[in-house]
Amino acid sequence: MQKRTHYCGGFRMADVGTEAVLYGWVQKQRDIGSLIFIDLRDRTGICQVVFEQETVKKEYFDLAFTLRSEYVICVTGKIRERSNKNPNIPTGDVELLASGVELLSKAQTPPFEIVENSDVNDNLRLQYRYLDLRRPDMQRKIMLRHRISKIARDYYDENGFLEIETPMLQKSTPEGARDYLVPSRVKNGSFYALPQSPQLYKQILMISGFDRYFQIARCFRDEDLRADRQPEFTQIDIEMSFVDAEDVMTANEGFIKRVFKEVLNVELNTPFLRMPYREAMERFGSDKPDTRFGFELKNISDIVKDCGFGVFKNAIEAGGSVRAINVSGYADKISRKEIDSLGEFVKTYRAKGLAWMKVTKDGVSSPVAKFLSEDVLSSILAAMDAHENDLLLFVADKDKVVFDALGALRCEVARRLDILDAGTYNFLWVTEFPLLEYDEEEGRYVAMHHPFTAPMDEDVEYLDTDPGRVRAKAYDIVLNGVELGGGSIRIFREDMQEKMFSVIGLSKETAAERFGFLLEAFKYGAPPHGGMAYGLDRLVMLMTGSQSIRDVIAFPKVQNASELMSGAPDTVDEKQLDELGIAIIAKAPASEE
RNA sequence: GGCCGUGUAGUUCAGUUGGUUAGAACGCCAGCCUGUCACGCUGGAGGUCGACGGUUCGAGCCCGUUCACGGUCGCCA
Repeated sequence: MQKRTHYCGGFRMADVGTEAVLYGWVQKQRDIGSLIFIDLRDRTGICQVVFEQETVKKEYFDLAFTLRSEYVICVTGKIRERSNKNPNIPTGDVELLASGVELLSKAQTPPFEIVENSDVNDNLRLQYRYLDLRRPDMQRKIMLRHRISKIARDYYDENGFLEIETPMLQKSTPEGARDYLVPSRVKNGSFYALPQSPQLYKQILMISGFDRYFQIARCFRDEDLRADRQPEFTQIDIEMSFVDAEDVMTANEGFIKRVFKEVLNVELNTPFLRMPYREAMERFGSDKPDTRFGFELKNISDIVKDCGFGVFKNAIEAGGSVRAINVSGYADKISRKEIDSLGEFVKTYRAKGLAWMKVTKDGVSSPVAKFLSEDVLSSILAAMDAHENDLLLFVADKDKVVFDALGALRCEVARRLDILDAGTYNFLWVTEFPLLEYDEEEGRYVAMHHPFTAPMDEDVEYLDTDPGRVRAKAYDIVLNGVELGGGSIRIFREDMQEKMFSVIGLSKETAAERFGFLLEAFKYGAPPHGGMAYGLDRLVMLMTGSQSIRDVIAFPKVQNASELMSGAPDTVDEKQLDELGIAIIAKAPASEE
């Protein structure tokens, strides 16, 4: 085998005259009779190779005649200027005049064409992922992912962070997401858990004095999938000692700024906006607001609390609220049918319905206007800053439902109106999250983030009297409505940690059993510390303009958490189960009686 | 677990009110062609209409069940 001298994609006019040995896949063979063109592809691009009957040995010409798509070949020849240039590809000014060719691998006709942006069924793509990954757009995404990881390593290294690996086999901590369990062979009946995050270990590393840690860490959560959620995913995980929340946010803005500049040549302005959780909910109905457009929520409860419209009145009397968004300037773009469909949309968030008003030049058009007095109606219009061609959409319910429904609705409306600019990157930090939320099912407060998150100093006094009011030193970084990452300053004192456990109803014994090693470590001189973690997959998804996280993971899983190419998960041998002391309680297949 | 959607040739799709032999484009195979690059021209092969059951004289189409995949709610400290 001859040594490869070049990749395919780099040839330009300056390379004319270069002798080259190229390896790659046949993208396309075009046979013109005594002239055969081959588009040769590798990960850098395509180079046209031409076989002339007059100038190449007959055996090579005959071989070129038999080449088909996706055959792997080696060609030798000389770069020359093309007589007919192709402005559509970067190497279009030149071609390789072949002097020799070797067939290395034949290929079956692939089940789909290996072309950019091919519109093929996802099943098929994933089943033949190795072919899907040959497509230039997929190759670009995977290569861009590599660059982002590389920049992360460089950035954190340059800023004094140490990359330290933490165990993939660790103790299960049942609070939070479901764990993936790994049975122990040596200790039958015991299980490791795959990490949901390196949280506890990275805190221990702070106690060990490493001061600044980072890791590009694989994490696992056995929960249902989404377009932006995989059971196995990657986080850029960091932790720092002797810092406050601002320090952590600033350090990470530096990374984001750099990665956007180097990868997309986008200049971001720092510091990013900081927005308290309460404000995000009130204005956007979401703790991860997309701030690229308006349609902000307004609370009109005070205006309608005594109005004649029962739906509004009753919601408020039941302790809820009435809020609305103003889809300003688009009333004529949204048909009655479309509004009905938006009504169905909000029902998925448990809203009972969607009230609406269109402001026309002849006044207000609305099915609910007849229930409202002139006064109330004009107060609503004033509060919503409504003008001609505005569409007001109202939801009345418990606050949680109102926020969920309207928060999702404003994004849905923006999508349908196609006003979301993909080239705009609106970053912000959402801060001052509640430390705790009340879990109706469990009848107790649970940590909103995790139980090691520190309360804000000024709210500590409410931990006993009004736990729901306590805000946390926690922050999420949000980009265009997507939660990219989050973190917090951690509790580092034993007394505070015990208090936290007691507030969430975790007994000393249980806490010791689950996190004893961390609590024990706190006794030996724990520095104040905090950190955060980014979803690398989501970051790459947004930076590549992908619709799904699956497109930026080489071998992703589908909705039932299986991997179509390999067929995982799968059954295992009886012998393996015996060794692990595991017996399967067989469930009858649904198809059998 | 719930709701919504999709499933027809290798691929992307069309398929009328339920009616003869299920079509198109691309791809594939063969032949011809010296400047193609969405090559062109001629000819050809290729179908369990996701699966099973039902209604009907007759089902790609209607009904039921089921499978696969997607979106979403719940869930995701």
